[in-house]
Amino acid sequence: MELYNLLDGWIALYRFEQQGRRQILDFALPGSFIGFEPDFSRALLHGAECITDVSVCVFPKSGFHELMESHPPLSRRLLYLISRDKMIAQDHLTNVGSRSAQARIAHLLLSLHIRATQTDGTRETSIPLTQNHIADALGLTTVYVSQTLKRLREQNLLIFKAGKLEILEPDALADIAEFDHLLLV
Amino acid sequence: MELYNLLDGWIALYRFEQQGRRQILDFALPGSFIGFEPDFSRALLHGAECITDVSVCVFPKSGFHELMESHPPLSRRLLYLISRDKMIAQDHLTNVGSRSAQARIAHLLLSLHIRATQTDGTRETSIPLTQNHIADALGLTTVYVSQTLKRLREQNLLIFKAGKLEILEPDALADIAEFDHLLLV
DNA sequence: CGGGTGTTTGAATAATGTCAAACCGAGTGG
DNA sequence: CCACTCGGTTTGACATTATTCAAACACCCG
Repeated sequence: MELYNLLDGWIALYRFEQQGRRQILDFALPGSFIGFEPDFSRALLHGAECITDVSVCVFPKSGFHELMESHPPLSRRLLYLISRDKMIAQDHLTNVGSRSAQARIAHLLLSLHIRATQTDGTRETSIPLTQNHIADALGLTTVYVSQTLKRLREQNLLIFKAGKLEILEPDALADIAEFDHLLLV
Repeated sequence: MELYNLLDGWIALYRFEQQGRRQILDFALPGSFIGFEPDFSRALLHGAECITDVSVCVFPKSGFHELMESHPPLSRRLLYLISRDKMIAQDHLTNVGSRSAQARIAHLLLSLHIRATQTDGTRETSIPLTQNHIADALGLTTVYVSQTLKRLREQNLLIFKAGKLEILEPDALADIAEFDHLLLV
């Protein structure tokens, strides 16, 4: 079992569930640090799907704690990354647990847009997901995601097509997404 | 802003949402370490409600990093706790995102039962939540939680009443909860 | 006895899932 | 250049799940 630093590409991290369902927990973007589990000896709890071609930097777990303890800044950095993951998971939970399908989709796309560009400026971002990824991340059905994206398109809020997101009305979109600007990651 | 170690009692950690909804992110049980945020300077992202009377051990954030870096075992312990929180958040997300109301409720009660007792033995546990807490944690309505608990009762799976959980058929319950025994926290 | 919080009930409604079929565009082999 | 396949998307009709609203109930506490 190893740890990875994702250098390029997108990866979906998910849990297997019964009856053909799966829950996507997070999308790893370049810079993400993945594979760390609270208990090293445990079986791996999630699967990973490469959404695009990826390149990673892999390093072994052996000697990991020693490395951390002899390099405090590294240790502090790791703590920061993991606690940010925790916050992202809680954002995701809030999204799935308390918003309508339309708000959920808008919210997810908005936050991926921000994570993908780290700037609010550009109007079109590459978000290489299929509608099926969105459905699995948000606890919805693929067909309902399709219908909801259509509604968002007809309201002139956004266009999501072929892995490209175009935001037409940022303010109105943030509004229906119930997007809290304090949460900018 | 301080950090807390919960010595006794239950606390609900939640996010405020618009239109009167709130999302409960986690229940803190005795032993939980709460108040740690990835970025110390940020506004606090969640609220906390004491479900029972509580007693906490509070200590200030100032000098926190220095303390960590001069005590590696402490640092390692904190990393463990935070990454376990991350895992709990992802379990919760999986529960809300991919299961029916009945399975969700059964799953939540089962995992709280385990966290509360740390032993599978006892048949009746104190889980001092109202149905409203359950609803807010699972993205459901209070009335639907009530109806679903009734169904669970009628199937002779569990009885949840006045803050006490009684598990009648552990195996059948774990089954409809889609409970994965590998996930025992 | 009265008021408050939490729970239960029922009926009507809205949101989302299911199933099945058609469609669309990109890549592939003839 | 065409026909095919394949993954992904769209559509429509219908079933199910969960929400909403409103009222009654139950229980504890003062």
